[in-house]
Amino acid sequence: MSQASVLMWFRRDLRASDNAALNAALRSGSGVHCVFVFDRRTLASLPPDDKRLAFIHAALAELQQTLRDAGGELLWRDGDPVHEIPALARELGCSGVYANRDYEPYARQRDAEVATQLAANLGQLQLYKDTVIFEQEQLLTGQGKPYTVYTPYMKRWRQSFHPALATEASTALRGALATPAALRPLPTLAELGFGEASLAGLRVQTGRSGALVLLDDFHRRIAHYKTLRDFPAVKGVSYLSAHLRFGTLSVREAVRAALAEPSEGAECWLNELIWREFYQQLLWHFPAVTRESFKPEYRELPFPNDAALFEAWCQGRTGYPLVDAAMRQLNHSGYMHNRLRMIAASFLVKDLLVDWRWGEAYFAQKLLDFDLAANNGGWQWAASTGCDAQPYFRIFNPVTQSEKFDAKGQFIRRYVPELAALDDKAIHAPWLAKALPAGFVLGRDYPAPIVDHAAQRAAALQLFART
DNA sequence: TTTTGAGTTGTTCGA
DNA sequence: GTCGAACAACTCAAA
Repeated sequence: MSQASVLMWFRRDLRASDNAALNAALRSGSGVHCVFVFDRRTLASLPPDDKRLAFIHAALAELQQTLRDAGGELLWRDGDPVHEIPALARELGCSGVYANRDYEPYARQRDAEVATQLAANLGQLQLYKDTVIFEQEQLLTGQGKPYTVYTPYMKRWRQSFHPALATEASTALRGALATPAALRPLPTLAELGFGEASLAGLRVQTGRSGALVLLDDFHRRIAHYKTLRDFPAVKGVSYLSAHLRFGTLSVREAVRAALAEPSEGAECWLNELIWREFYQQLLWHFPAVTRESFKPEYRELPFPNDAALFEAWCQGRTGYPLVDAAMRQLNHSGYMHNRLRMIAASFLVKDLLVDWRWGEAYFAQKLLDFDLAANNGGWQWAASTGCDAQPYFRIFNPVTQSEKFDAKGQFIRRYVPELAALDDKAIHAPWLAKALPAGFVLGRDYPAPIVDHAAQRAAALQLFART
């Protein structure tokens, strides 16, 4: 075997197949070392029971096994990648470092620092497009500017797409991986300072194998995606978000699934994948959205920011059953159905008059599938501060939404069991019910609504009008 | 340069 | 209960 080697640095692409950077590394003709860095700068901000680290850990365990089966190894480091990656590259005598591009501000800064460190020594940091179909300046308007409206972006995306862009990127691992000096097991979660039991409550299957199981399952349901996706009590969505986030599923596989068998559902799901890329490119071109409203006129909105109301929202104790069910689902499982994310977000901003960034931060802390671009885009959309603000159109009525999307209260009953005995009508708004079950006292067994929707709606309109 | 058509996901009100 | 119109005005993107 040749002495020359390169380093493949895994980040949010935790799979050994259909991986652009890995593919390029394998084709370089040098032995490929693989590494993952537990980034202390990121881990420091996570609670000890963080579900994402458990998800990552499970994915890494599978990845390590896959690489070992092919005669290689997944190396790991625990520290600051800006130090660890150049040090490891030097130690292994690598002539280059391969990784897939990450469009978040922190990642851009980190990669720029790593690139500088490497340049001073040996090799180069080579970044590849892997997490999206189109990146950076690939899709611009006729004026050469980034798109800020979804529909024209989506049309352009579809016009520019061709199947080669979603073709699998794969070269055989066997024989191309560098032979490891030794096999070193991954650190346990406990050794990393995290709780071992943090996967409890996590219902989504983990790792590359979990991604494939979910994808296979969704294949059979995708035709019904459009009609079922809005009902949280129904199995209508893909449940692939966390896998797309951590790269246990590639976006190309997702797009291929959307195009495999044309249907209204598949078409609709492709639009969601395009939304994902829309927000990715928005973050790339406008990184300031992480700190402030996209729309300048909404940067100084005087939100009252009542801490007690915010706390009630976090705990799922607002007295609005579907909002509370949604928040309890999030707190319990690290997941929230897409329809509920809109309802919960609209409620926090338009009913409780709390700054959308508080909600964004809370979701960022709790969501297993948390993605900065998508979360920020979703919150700014719900708050009407984003790139297609329509405040007059976008104040959800939490009761109407509940009656529409959880008509029989199945979802509410699952997550707010104290309301289980209420009938299908009363369960959406217990305070309006003519008669409640015997022994049930509103305000004791379940909170009375903490705000009046009609009044808060008017207040929100005023708040947004005063700009 | 000017014009034109359009803009994820809703709600409310009145007939 | 159902249905259509109003909700405001503006900016974006393309012709």
